[in-house]
Amino acid sequence: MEHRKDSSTDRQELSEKAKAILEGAMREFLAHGYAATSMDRVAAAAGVSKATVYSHFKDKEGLFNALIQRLVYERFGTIFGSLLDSHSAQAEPRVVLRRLATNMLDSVTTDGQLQAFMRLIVGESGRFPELANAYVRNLVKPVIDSLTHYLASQPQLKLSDPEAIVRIFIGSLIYHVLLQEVLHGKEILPMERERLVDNLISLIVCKED
Amino acid sequence: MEHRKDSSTDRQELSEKAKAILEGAMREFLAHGYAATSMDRVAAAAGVSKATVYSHFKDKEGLFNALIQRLVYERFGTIFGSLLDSHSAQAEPRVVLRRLATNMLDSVTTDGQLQAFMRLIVGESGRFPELANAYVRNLVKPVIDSLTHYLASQPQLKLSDPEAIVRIFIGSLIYHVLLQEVLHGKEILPMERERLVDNLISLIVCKED
DNA sequence: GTCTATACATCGATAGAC
DNA sequence: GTCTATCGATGTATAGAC
Repeated sequence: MEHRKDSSTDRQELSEKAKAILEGAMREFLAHGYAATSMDRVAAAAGVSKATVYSHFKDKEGLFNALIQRLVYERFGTIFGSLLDSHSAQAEPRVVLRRLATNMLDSVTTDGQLQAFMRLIVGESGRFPELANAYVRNLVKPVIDSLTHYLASQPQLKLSDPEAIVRIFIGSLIYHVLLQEVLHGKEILPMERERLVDNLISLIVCKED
Repeated sequence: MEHRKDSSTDRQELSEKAKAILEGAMREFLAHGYAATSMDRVAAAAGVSKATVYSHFKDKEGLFNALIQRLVYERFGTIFGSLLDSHSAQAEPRVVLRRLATNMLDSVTTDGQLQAFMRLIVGESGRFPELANAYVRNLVKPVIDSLTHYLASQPQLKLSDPEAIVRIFIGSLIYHVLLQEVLHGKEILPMERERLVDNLISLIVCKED
C-alpha cells in the first residue's frame, strides 16, 4: 500500500487497476453526475470489485476529485492548449481568430464527453467549488491569457483593451455551444456557427488599417 | 383527487399544501441537485409528511418537472422580461444597452437562487433535456428575440446582422457571470463588469454616425 | 386528505477469506 | 491486493389507520 489516497494536484504513476477504475468512473460520472453514480456501478464499469475501488481511493469523493483532476489535466487539458501555435504569428489576425473559433466550436460539438464534462463542472460547482476552480485555473485561464497575449501583440487591430475583447470572444463562443449543444437549443434558437464567427471577427478587426 | 399529476406546461390553481411542497422542493433541489435531494427532506422542508408529497405529485421526477416549470414561468420568468420596456425607444442605444447589461449582471450576481438555478439547468440538461428546452424556449428566446427586434429598429447602428450581434451581446454577459459567480472564477480571472460592458457596447455602436 | 409505519431496493463503506 | 459477503443507513414509494 504505497498509494497516495488523496493526491490533490500532483501527478503520479497509476497501476493498471487504478487506470481501469478511473476509466469506469469517467464513464459513470460523466453520464450520471456525482450523486446519481454509485460505487457499485463504477466497480462494474471498471471490471473490478467494489473493495478494490476502495483500496485505491479513499471514498467516493476522493475518487471524484481524482477523476476531475485527471480530466482537467490529461483528457481535456490539451484540447485548447495548442490553438495558438507558433506559426500563428505570420498569418493575419482574422485568419488566426477564425481558425481558433472554428476549432473551439468543433471540439465541443463533436466531443460528447466534453459536453458531459461541461454539465458536470457547472452542475457540481456548488458542492465542489474547488473542482470548478481547477477547471477555471487550468483550462480557461491559459486560453484567455494566451489569446490576450496574441491580441496585444497585434497593434494594427488598435484594441484599447485586448483582455476585455478576449472575454467577449471566448464568452460568445462558449455560450454558443452551451446553448446549442449542452442545452439542446439548436432547434429553438438556430444560429449557424459561420454566421456567429463572421460577425464576431468583424466586430474585433473592424478598425484594422 | 382532482389534481393533475403530470401537468407539463399548463398552469393551474394550487392548494396551500401543494405550494408549500413546491417551496420546500425548490429549497432542496436548488441546494443539492436532483439526485442528491431526497423526498424525505423535501417533505420535511415543506412541513408535511412524505405521503402527502406523493398525493400531490406522482413521483420524484414529476415533482422535479413541476418545480422547474414553475421556476421558469413564475420565479425567473419575469426577471429579464421587462428589460426592454416602452420608454427605451426614446433613449440612445448605448444607454439602453448599458442599462440592459447592468441589470442582467446585477440580477445574476445578487440572486443566489438564480445561480443555483443555472447550475441545476445545465447540470441536469443531460438527463432532463425537456427542462433545458423549457428554459431556452421561455427564458432565453424571449430575451434574444426582443433584443434583436430592438437592435433591428435602430438603423443608425448600421448592423448587418442584428441577431448575430445579440448572440454575442448575451453570450458575453451570461458567460461572464457563469465564469465569475457560478464557477467561482472571480479571484482567478478578475474582470470588472464596467470594463466588460464598456468594451462590449463600444464594439456594437462603433459605426454609429 | 394527511398521517404513521413499513416494504423493498440500493447506497457507501468494511470485514475477513484467500 | 483482490475478492465475496455483509453491515447499517438511507433511498423511493406505498399500505392502512384516522
